[in-house]
Parts: sequence; structure tokens; C-alpha cells
Amino acid sequence: MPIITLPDGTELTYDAPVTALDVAGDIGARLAQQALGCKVDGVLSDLSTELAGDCSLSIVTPNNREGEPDPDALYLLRHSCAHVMAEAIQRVFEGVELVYGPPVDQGFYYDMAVPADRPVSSEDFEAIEKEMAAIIKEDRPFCRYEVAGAEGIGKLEDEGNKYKLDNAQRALEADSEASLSFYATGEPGKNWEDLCRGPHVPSTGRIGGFKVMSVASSYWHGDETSDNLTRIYGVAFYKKKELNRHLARLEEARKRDHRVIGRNMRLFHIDETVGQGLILWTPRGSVIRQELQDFIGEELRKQGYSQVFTPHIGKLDLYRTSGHFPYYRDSQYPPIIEPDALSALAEEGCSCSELANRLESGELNGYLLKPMNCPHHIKIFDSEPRSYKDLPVRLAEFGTVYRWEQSGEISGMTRVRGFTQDDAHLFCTEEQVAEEIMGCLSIVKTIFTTLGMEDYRVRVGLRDVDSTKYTGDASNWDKAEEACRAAASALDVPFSEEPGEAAFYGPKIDFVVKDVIGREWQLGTVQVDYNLPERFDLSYIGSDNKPHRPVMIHRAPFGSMERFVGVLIEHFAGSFPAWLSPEQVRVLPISEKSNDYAGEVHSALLGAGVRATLDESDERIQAKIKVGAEEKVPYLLIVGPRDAEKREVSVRARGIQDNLGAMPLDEFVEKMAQESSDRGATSVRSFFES
RNA sequence: GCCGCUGUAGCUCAGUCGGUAGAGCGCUUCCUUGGUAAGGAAGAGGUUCACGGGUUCGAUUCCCGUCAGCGGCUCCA
Repeated sequence: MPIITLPDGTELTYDAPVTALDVAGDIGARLAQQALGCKVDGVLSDLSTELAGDCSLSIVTPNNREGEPDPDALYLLRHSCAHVMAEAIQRVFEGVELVYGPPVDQGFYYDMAVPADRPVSSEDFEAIEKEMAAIIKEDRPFCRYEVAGAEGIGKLEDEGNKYKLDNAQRALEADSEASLSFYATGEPGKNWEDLCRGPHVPSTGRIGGFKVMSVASSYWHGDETSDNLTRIYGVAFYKKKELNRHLARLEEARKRDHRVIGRNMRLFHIDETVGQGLILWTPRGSVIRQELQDFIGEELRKQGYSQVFTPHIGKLDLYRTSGHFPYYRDSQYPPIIEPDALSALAEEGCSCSELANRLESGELNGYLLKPMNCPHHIKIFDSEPRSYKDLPVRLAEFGTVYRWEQSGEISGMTRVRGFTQDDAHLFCTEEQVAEEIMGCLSIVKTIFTTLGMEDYRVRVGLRDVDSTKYTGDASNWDKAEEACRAAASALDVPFSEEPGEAAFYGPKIDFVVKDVIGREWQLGTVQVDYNLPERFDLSYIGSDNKPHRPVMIHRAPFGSMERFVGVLIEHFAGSFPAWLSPEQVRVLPISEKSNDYAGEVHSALLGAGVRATLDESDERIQAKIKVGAEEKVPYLLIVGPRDAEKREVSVRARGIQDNLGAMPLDEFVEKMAQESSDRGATSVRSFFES
């Protein structure tokens, strides 16, 4: 006698087991018709799931109350579409073995092993889509059937697909009592089927809009030494219209892409003759970076940080001590060897592998482009005796570091080989750790708030309790983890605790944002470190007149200037607030006759430290406005004879169709300078709006 | 690094089934002196189609390699 509780609290009582579809039908015929799946006690399930006992049930329909696609519905739909795609691909291609095909954030993919002589390329998408359309048109039901573990294994062994067999074995390892489920697209034994946990939508016909998006490679189990697989991405929606909207959104997002805007607005340049992943900051982009650095510099001074400068390279031994070399050797530019040593090696005919050995063993020294700033900062800390009264010592530097990222991984400003961290290292006592973390986070919060970046995620990386890979003693770890947790809570934004995500030397707090394509990037980070003070044998004299080991905190609220500005370009879609804009004001004389007055306006602005330009081209004012608006200049000042006579300027603000009206020149200059110096808290346009 | 795709003027892109290349925007000059989202005209610009080989009478086009970009994978201090 199952009692089924609906989301609104209604209880339905049945004499015998029913399916979720039956229940949906009892609620309403239309609901049953629309239903794609259900949630039984919160677990997403097939609509055909039999409900034998008491449970809570909600029916999953394509759209939520707001009319937006329901995430659970999309999950079901996309998972189902992955099956449809896999079947289609197996029809188009001979000898394709399926591996794994889950739904993901932006759609779904299917990993498969394809014969080496017939790779899948984007030219095949049309044929695949055609087959998919046929399968969808047939509107075949997704039929689940279960077999006992051993029987399922036997069946998969007969079929001879090692990947699916492996999937099944893994499932049974997790729960040896479990049965294995298969989904046939149609009639089991007759139609195409796949080992699959489910759940799925009732039938293929529910997929209204779909598209094969891209092809990529992946590794089996994500292991690069394992088989190379072909991954095909697709996306599916309940309605064709939703698919089109999705595709249009992707198109829009591409316009916000920092690589596109960066080139159009001349913010940075990457030149292959300089090197892959090496950013050249152009004058306009440099303005943005400098403003941000000034901003953060002020915050640091408020918090008692000391500015330092250190060189871009250091001796190899330094990084042997820190552990960066050879532990991270594969992700560094190779060492620089001293000229004399190099000639000597050449003379004795030293081989490359011998060279590598000697570098590794320490027999041969050299220099390394610094992969991190901490060793240099540590040496500054250690350059004089420290008393507990000196702590915390906070050393800050916009320090440029170099890392040998894999070539395929490099992308715009977000993944580069040379970048400048807004780095700082705090050396403090055990007792000071919690407060210092708090201070670090408050800077991050200030920055994000000022820039209006509300959409970020906080990750607290904790140690894996079982693991032995961590340095430092357990009680310190406990304290540091608790401090991170407390600091993150105090931030007042959602955060997730992620065991096993700590660095080996201490727990950390990361700030993660998404780019326009939906990829996540880590920006700021705060990390507690017990390891480096140990390795460098750092100490301070405590109140007991005995040496003590300080704790280090690494922190970089922006992460790197390159990545941060890249993300910022997308955040603002190029429309930077006036204080960050490379060009804050453009003066547009109506005609040549007003050039003299326009020149005066221009000089007055420059004199007040405003970044202003003057458009003396002989275009008409309409054209000048159009161009100024397109180039996203925050303020356009139109000046003609009328304005000159009254010593006024006619103001146009970015994003507002109409002009705001006239304002005395002196007043505009003053307000503009104000808006710039207080980072947008006041604005010229608000003056007109009030 | 791996898989797939791409590389033609400063930018966006067309084109050549192998016979030495085009548009729009931008740029320069001239006309226009115009009050709020593009007035008009002329011209320059490709060491010849990323680079290096190969096939061919002939390659920007076909093949191979290299470099770079894009989408993923992997990695990420």
C-alpha cells in the first residue's frame, strides 16, 4: 500500500505498486504527457520506475515554473541524446567501441574508441545528425532491464568491449550485490542497447532539438598513458527553439570573449615571434593593469604590507631547496646554464641526457626562470634576524613567474607561460594564522565588490584524512583548516569544502570564476604553508628567547594580472568603469570651428589627470558619436560654438541613447577626476540622473 | 604533449574543381564645416595566400613536416 507524497505535501495512497507515470496520470493527463522522468525520494529516476513502498515523488517536466528548461529534464534529455548519438555513430562508422557517455553542464559527450584509420572529423557531423534525426523520428522507447552482476559481465565479455566490461566491473566493485542495468533504445535484444545506469526520458521522440558540437580527444580514465579515445560533444533540448536560443547565446558569448575584445580594443598582443603564451601589454591594456595594481597596492598599504622587488631568475639550488626543482621540472622552462660551464660541457662532448642528470644531481648548477616568488621572499625574510615582535612580516610584490604550460593548454590571457602574480607572503606565528587569513580574504572581498564581480565560487581545499602525503603535524593542520573554514564563512559567500584538494604543504582557499564559454578559472588563492619554513629552516626569536618556526601564508587575490584582466574584460564585455577605462573621455568638436575650444577642454581634462582624447577628424558629429560609442568610451563630450560661448560641455554617457545635457567645463573636470579617483563610487552621470 | 579543425590585406571574411587574388571595415589624401549612433570622392595596402619541403610544365589550391590559433583531454605551484 504505497503512500506517495507529492512536492506540495499531498499524499496519494495506492493498493498496489504503481509506476511514476501512473501517478503522473492520476495527477493530470497533461502532466503524464509532458513528463520526462521523476525524482523518487530525491533520486532522479525513469518514469517507468515502479513505486512499491512509501516515498516522495516529483515529476520532472521540460520546464520549471519560470518557463526555463528544468536542469533535471535537461540531464535526462541529454543523457538520452548521448545514446541516440552513439547509436547513430555506430551506424555511420564501422568498428566503433563505446566507452562512456554522460551529460555535462553544456550538453553531453560520448567517449569512444574509433579505428585509427578512420578518425571522426567535424565533416562527419552532418551524417551523424541525419541518423540521429531518423532515430528520434522513430520515437523508440528507452527500455531498462537489469541482469545479475555475473550474468551482465558474461554478456559484456561475449560482446568483447573491454571498456564497457571495465565500467561494469567498476560498478560491481563499488557494490558487489548490485545488478547491472542496460537500456535498449526500443526492444531489448532487438534494438540498439547500452550498459547504462540511467535514467532516461521515455522515448527518443522527446528530443526536440539537438546538435553535434565538436570532437576532441580524451584518455581512458583520464590517464594519459592509457588509451586515446575520441570524445564527441553534443547538446540537446526539449524544443528546437531552445536549441536555437542556446546557439545564439554561444554566438553572443563569443563576442564577449577577451581574445576578441582584447584585439579589437587593442588591450594586449600575443606575438608568435615573442613566444606562445607570452603577453605583450599594449598601452591601453597597461592602463587597466596599472589601475588595478594601484588599487591593490593601496589596500596592501592599509593592511601593513611591505613592497619588495626581486629578480626574474634565481639559482637552481634555491629551487632545489624549495622543492620546485626537480619536482615541477616538467612545467618549467629549462635551466639557464652559465657560459663557462656550458663551454666546458661542450668540450667534453656531454650528451643531453648526461646534462639532465647532472642538473638533477646538483653536480651542475645554473639558473631558473622563477616559477614562484616565494623563495625570493623567503630570502628577504631570512636576511635579518626576526623577533616575534616583527611578525607578521608581509612581503608583497607584483612578481612575474614563468611556467612551461603544455602547448595545447595555452589560451589567450587566461592560460599563459609568463604571468605576474599580485603575490605576497606572510610570515607569522601559529597564533596569527587565523587573523592573517581573514585579512587576506577581506582584500579579495574588497576587490570583487568594487569590480561588481559577484559570481564567484570559493573552494576550501582540505587534506585527505587518510593520506600521508602532507607535511606538518596534524594539530597544526587542524588549526589551519579550521581557520580557513572560519575565514571562508565570514566572507558571506557560498563555499565548498573539498577534502583532498589541499596543497601538500597546507590547506588553501581558492576563488573560482567562469568565463563566457562556461570554463572555470581559478583566480585568487590563499594558502597556508608549513613546508617552506621547514625547508629553508626559517626562524624567529620568541618571547621565551628561543627560536621558533614561523608559518607562511601565500596569497594572491587576483591570481595573476593576465588571467584576472582576461576575466575582467569578459565580465565588463569591454565596457570598463571609467576608473579602469584606458580612454575615459573623448572630446568631439562639432566642426573645425570648435577645435580651439575642444583643445582647451582636452587640456583641462589632461591637466586634472583624466585620460582624455580629442577627435579632430573632419567627420560629422553623428559619425564621431557612433565610433565613440562603439569603442566603449565612458564619456563623450560634444562641444560646439554654443558650448564654447558658455564654457560648457555637452555630455554623453556610455550605454545611454540620449545626451545627458550640458555642464560647466570646470564642473565636469572636477567630477570626472573624482569618479576616477574614488573608483566609480560617484559618477558624472549620476549627477545628471539626480 | 594528445585528438579534431583552422591559418588569404591592420580587422572580418570571400575565392581559386592546380594557371601567380577580391569585398567590407580601417588607413591616407581631397571635398564637405555639419549640434547627438557612419556625408562624398580618390588612393595606398598582400615581399602572392603562416613557414619549410615534396608532387607538377605550373601550387595559395594536392601531399608531408614545422609553427601558431580554436575546441576538448591531460596537467596545474
